[in-house]
Amino acid sequence: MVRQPSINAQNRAPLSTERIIETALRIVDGQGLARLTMRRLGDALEVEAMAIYHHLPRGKEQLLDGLVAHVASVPADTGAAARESWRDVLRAWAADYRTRLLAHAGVLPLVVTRRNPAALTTTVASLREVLRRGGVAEDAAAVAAHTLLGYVIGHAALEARDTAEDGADRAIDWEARFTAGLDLVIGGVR
Amino acid sequence: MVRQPSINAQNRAPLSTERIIETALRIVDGQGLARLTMRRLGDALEVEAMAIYHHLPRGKEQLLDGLVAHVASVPADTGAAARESWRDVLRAWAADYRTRLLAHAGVLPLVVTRRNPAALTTTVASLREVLRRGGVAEDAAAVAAHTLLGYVIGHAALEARDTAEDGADRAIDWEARFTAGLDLVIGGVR
DNA sequence: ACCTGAACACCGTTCAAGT
DNA sequence: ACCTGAACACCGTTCAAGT
Repeated sequence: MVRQPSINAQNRAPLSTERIIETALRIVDGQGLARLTMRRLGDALEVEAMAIYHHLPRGKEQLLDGLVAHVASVPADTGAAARESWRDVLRAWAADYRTRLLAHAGVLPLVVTRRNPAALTTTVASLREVLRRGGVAEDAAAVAAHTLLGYVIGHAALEARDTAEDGADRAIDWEARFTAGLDLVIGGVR
Repeated sequence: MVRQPSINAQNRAPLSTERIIETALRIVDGQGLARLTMRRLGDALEVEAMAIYHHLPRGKEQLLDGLVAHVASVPADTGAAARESWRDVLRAWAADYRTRLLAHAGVLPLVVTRRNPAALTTTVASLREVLRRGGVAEDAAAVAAHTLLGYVIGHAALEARDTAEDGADRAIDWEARFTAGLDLVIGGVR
C-alpha cells in the first residue's frame, strides 16, 4: 500500500486555521451568525466538530476572534499619503472598508463587541499615520482617526440594519448618504 | 381599592413585559449578554422559564428586540430646538446617548444587528426634525442625522471595546475625544 | 389567564481512545 | 500529530397539564 503523504484516509486536505476561518466566514455570510455552530462548521469542513479544537484550542471564542481579524483588520495605505492628498487616501480607505463591512454584515456585531482589540488597533494606527504624514497635528490626527473609524462602522451598522429588513421600495440611497457624511467628517479635519 | 388582586399564591407580583425587560437588562448589565438565558431570566423573576413565553410569544427574539427598544430609542428634544441653538441640542442629545449606550454596553451588539429597526427610526427622525427646525435644508438634514447617529454608535462601540479590555494605565481620554469628534461632525453641518 | 413539568432537538466542550 | 465517539451540562422551545 503506497500512501500519499499529506492526504489522509478520507482523501481530504488536512485542516488548517486559515481554512477553518474561511469556511466559517462563508457560513456566516450565507446563513447568518446564528447558524455558525461548531457542529455545522465541522460538517462544512467534512470533519467532526471536535477536530476544530485541535487548531483552535480556545474553541468558539477563538473562531469569532479570527473572523473579526479577517474582516475588520484593513489598514489604510500609508504609503499612498506621500503621492496623493491624505483626504483622498482616507476617502478611498473608508469606501473600501464600508464595502467590506457590508459584504460581511453578519460579523458586524462581533466587530462591535470587545473581541480582538488588536484588529482595530492596527487599523486606527494606520489612519493616524496617514493624517500625520499629511501634516495634521498629533492631537487632531488622533481625534480624526477615531471619528472616521467610528463613523464608518456606525454608518455601516445603520445601513446593514436597514437593508437587511425589506425590499428597496422607499430605498434610501445609502451610498450617496455615506459619501456625503464622509465628506462632512473629512472636510472638518484641519 | 382594598384588595390586592395582583398577588398570586406565591406572594409574587405578576409577570409583565416591562418587568421582564428590566430584569433582563439587569442581567446583561451585570453579567454580560452571553449569560442572558431564558432559564436564568426565569430564576431572576422567580418563575419557570416557560412562563416568559406567555408574555413574549416570540421568545428570546422578542426579548432582545425589547432590550434594544428600551436602550436605543431615545429621541432628541425637538421642542428645545426653538429655544436654543440646534447645535447645542444635538450636542446634548449625543452626550446623553453615548452615556446611555456605554451604561448598557452589553446590548450594543444587538443595537448594531438588524433587530427592531423602529427603535432607531424614531431616534433618527427626531434628529432630522431638530435640524430642519434649525433651518438646515432637507437633504443636508437627512445626511447629518445619519452621520451623527452613525458617529455616536460607532464611537461608543470603539470606546466600549477598549475600556472593557484592561485597566486605565495608558488611558485614552475617551470623553474628550468623543466631544472633539462630535464638534467635528456637528461643525461641518451648514 | 397564567404558570408548571416533562420532553425534544440542539448547543459548546471534555476526555479517553483510535490511527 | 491529528482526528473520532461518547458523554456532560447546558440551551431555546413545544406541548399537555395544572390552578
